[in-house]
Amino acid sequence: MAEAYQDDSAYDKYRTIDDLGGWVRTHGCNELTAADLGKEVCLMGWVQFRRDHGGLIFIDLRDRKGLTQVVYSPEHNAQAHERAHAIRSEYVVAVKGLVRERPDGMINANLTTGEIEVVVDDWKLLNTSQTTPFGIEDRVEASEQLRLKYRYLDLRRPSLARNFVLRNRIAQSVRRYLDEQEFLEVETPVLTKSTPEGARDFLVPSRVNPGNFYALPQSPQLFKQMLMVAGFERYYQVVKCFRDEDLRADRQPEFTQVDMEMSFVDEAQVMGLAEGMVRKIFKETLDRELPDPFPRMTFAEAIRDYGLDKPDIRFGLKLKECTDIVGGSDFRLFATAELVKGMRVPGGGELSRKEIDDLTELVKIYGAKGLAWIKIKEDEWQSPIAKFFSDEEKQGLKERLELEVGDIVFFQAGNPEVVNTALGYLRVRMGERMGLIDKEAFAPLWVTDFPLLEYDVEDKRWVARHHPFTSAQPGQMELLESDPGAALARAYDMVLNGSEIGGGSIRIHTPEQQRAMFKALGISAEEAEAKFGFLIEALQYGAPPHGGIAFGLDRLAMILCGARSIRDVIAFPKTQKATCMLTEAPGAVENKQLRELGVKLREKKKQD
RNA sequence: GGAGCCGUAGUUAAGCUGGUUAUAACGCCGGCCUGUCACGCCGGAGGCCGCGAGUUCGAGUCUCGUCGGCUCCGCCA
Repeated sequence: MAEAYQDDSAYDKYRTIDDLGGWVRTHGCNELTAADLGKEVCLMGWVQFRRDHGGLIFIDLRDRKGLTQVVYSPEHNAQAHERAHAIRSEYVVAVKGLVRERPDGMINANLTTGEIEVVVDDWKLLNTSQTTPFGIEDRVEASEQLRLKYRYLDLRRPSLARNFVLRNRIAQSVRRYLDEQEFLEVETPVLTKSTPEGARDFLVPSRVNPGNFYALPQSPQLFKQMLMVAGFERYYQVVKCFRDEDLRADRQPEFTQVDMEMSFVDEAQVMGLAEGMVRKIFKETLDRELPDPFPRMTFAEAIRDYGLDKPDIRFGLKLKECTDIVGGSDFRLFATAELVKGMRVPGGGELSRKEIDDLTELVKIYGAKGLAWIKIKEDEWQSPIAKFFSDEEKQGLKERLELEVGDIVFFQAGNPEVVNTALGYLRVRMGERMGLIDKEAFAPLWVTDFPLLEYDVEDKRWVARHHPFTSAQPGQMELLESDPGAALARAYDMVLNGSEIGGGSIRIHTPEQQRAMFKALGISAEEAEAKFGFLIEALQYGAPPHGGIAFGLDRLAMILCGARSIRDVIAFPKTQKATCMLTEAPGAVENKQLRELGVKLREKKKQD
């Protein structure tokens, strides 16, 4: 163990830990320049690197802001220099010294403080450090498992620390903007009531009310509507929300929303205000201009052209329906399919058989049975399926898909949902594979006119696509009886580079409409009363028309930071099994605690 | 609930169709070094090959199970 080495060290006598003793830090480690020459300064921080020449000793001192080179010189202070042999990486030191020019040719252009160095008059060892399990450097690639266990060390690495600086700036931008717009930040309860419909709740047993449970909020939805009834008119909150569902690279069980709600507004006003906020964030953090207004697309258009409800519009490769062209073909699979769509990939003729096999595996994940393809060659169509098509059908496909020599075209046929999803994700993959995505680009987009309901195959009933408090577009409530799937909602999502970063709606604000919605969802009057009685009651007391939106702050930060994982913008994230590698949460609790809560654990069937 | 990838010194990796003492780089420890900046040079220590069974004369390597990490499907109003 590293510990053992240090105990044996010849320098242990110098490793006495001092307190600050009245020393005051005068500068950060990125601050000193040639303008500060001759100043007596005091720096405090961590030892990044030690370069011990026997005579001179250099250390790079690191704090949150940067690095400064510190020199221990026997001529300047022999005793300070002698003690400095004991210094190791990540020791915490305070240094008093003189800012002086570096000798000719010794300037380090990579550092903002590269013109100067601090020559030590006196220094204190504020703490030692074990040898760290991984280097505190960006170039060190430790496994994520190890990084999460020693997260406090991982967070010292500049590339990760930078994400939290940016995240803070995003949050500050949000607060400034919404404050200017006269939004009121109001805190809502974290211990609240379980509301069925939607994600699984985290539950908290109530000691005072044995057998009863609080739920942690999936969102402050109902409270913010209450605040509209309260007449607050404009509310926001940067708020933790909780969903007990499986994790993903972009999903954590606790996450942060920028949640907002406004009274006396329609879709256009909410969207205008929300995109103004996102434009301000990009301007203030990355100095990037986003379009004004953001482009818009209906849900139906998104599915038609991109297969997904969160299109990445940084590149083309639009899907084209071909059902009518191949409906009479000899290819049974296509001829009998409810929907046939094709996607032309210019230059895709270069794809190898292996690559196509891999893409076939990709679409199978989304329920596709296989992947049909045609390579357009100079004098023929190279494909397992081209033989089934007549010249007329080929001509039809050529025109519809605008096929040219060198292209590949992929097809999906069958269940519309599978066709769209599979081709939609294949499109994203091909955008990356063909180098069509400008990594510097930010392409925001509104998706509107979502269906109000969607069919839950498992429960065999219609459920709210957004949530049951979303209002229907004018004249659409009647459809709830006749054609529930066709009714459109007053809902909107903000999509950025193929990620959903925010979503909201105009809410139902009359008790009659809210009751009608519950009824359409198959929720009985009694059940609605029991679960949402307080909402319906509140709507009876002069609820103003209102609507809002919530942004996933983590996802937004992730995109702005260019992070691959949401964990890189959350200080202490959970693993895929929802555990914390640092604290080892969740953990067992004492029986006494359980008794107090009136909770009894089920007997374990299997012994350890 | 399901599919896939991964687990070897402190770290990151190599380790072939099973075969002598399990390699390398970085890090660590010691020595030398007065202009380095990922300092350099010399020397050294450091391994339950995730864990448990099995196959075999013999397992880091093959099989099964298990634990852990990651990616994805389901799930996520």
